[in-house]
Amino acid sequence: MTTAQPPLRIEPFKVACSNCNLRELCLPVGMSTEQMLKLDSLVSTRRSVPRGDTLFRSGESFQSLYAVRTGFFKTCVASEDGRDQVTGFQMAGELLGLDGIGTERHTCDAVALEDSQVCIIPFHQLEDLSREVSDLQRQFHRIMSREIVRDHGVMLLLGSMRAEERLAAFLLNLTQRLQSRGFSASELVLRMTREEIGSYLGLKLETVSRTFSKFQDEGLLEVKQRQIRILDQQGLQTLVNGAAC
Amino acid sequence: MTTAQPPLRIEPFKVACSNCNLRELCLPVGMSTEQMLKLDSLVSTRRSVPRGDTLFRSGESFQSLYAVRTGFFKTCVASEDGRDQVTGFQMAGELLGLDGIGTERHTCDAVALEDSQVCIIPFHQLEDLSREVSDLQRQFHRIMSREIVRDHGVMLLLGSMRAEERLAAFLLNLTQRLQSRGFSASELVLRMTREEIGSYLGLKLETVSRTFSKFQDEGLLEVKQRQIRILDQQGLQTLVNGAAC
DNA sequence: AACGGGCCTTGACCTGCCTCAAGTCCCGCC
DNA sequence: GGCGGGACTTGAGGCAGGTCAAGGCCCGTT
Repeated sequence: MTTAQPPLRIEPFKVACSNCNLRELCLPVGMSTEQMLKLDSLVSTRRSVPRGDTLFRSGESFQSLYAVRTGFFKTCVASEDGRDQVTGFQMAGELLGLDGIGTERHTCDAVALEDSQVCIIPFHQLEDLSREVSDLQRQFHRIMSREIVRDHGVMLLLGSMRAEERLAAFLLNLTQRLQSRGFSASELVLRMTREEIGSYLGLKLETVSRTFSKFQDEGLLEVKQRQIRILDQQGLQTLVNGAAC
Repeated sequence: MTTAQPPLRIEPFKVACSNCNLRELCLPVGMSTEQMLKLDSLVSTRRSVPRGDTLFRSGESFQSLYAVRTGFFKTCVASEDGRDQVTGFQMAGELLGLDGIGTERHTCDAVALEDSQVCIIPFHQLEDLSREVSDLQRQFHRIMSREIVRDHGVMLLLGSMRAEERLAAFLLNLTQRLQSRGFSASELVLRMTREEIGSYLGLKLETVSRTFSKFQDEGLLEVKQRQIRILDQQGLQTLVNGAAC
């Protein structure tokens, strides 16, 4: 409300959680119709973010959370010396901006990897409403907690897995999330570059590329640039479970 | 001031956030005295956890958060195949158990690294009270958010730093937290083994040990087993900032 | 004091991933 | 259609950190 924001397109059209096909994945989980109507009055605007644009940047004032409505994002943090780490990829129904609550400033950049739309959730209003609607409060706490658990999983991956295990875990995680959104469990189109995958997994892009080729040679995947077809899901799972040790 | 303290007895501790010397670090931050009194009625018991004991284990039902009152903990997650990753070290004033909110089950183990005491915070009561006391709600959200930011920092460390940078960052983080609790900024006693440090940092214990020796050779530290004296804090900071690249 | 075990250090060697480099593929643009 | 650039692949060689092994230190126990 006070800070300079990049020019943004606020969509005038009507937004309604109560009528959203993502409501079983997003903030309204567990809420009654009546409660959702209250949420509707809070989440009233969307914003379009073209591919390559940032939704928010580290250091900017934090005002709102964002729910991905369509599209795909990455979040990344940077250290003083320009090193850069992708901390996550977000798809429809997932929340962006939780990192900003603690300091009232965003601590990472959120970048759209394809043309995307987000619902804007003014945070202080969300806090107000969640004092009134305990089901909302509960779901919000669940979401934050799960983000922590997810991060711990990534720490496990980065701290103790080898390149193949990391990539296999990454692919299985992606397909699982896509599947719960109604997409195929075996076909996917990567929205990110090899370099972004590598950054997320703590690997160099060449290693990612080589590992994709290796998986293809072994008949686990079919890889055509960003088109991936999973041929042996069980094989990937076995890899993740450290059978190779 | 007149009566001698009774000899150590097992009795319910008188617990009071409003009178706790950690209240500027812990859950009551930002709350008025009146509000803290409400919190007192909720956080009414403590639990002692001897060194080596677990406060909770992955898979156990989640009921409460725990605030470290005295002592030192580690949390660790395990993958199916027994691989194990330390996800954090917690000291006085920090909360344990946030990971359990999402699924109502703990997702990691919390182990005391020295004889410790925690305050038990029944979570559903905390939710109830935070619907009433917005300052509590806000502080709780801040704490969860900061945990997410901390995890992102660890991901950056694990994903893009070299061994020396990781250990330097770890030591600086530890001393900073100790300092804000009134301890020396240059002297510390590690409560964890080389192996636990290594697990946290994604390194093997031998590498941790070698890196300590290297730092000592370079005059950055004085290392005597778990006694560490920091001789050149700026040097460590420079290392973290990637000057060596 | 002697013993035992956990923890730590150090050396030698090995390897998985990184680095550097040289292409190829794909797609948007002139 | 041809051009240019970003993304991807692949190879060769190097190195940081892992692995394996031997030994030392510290401390509690008998």
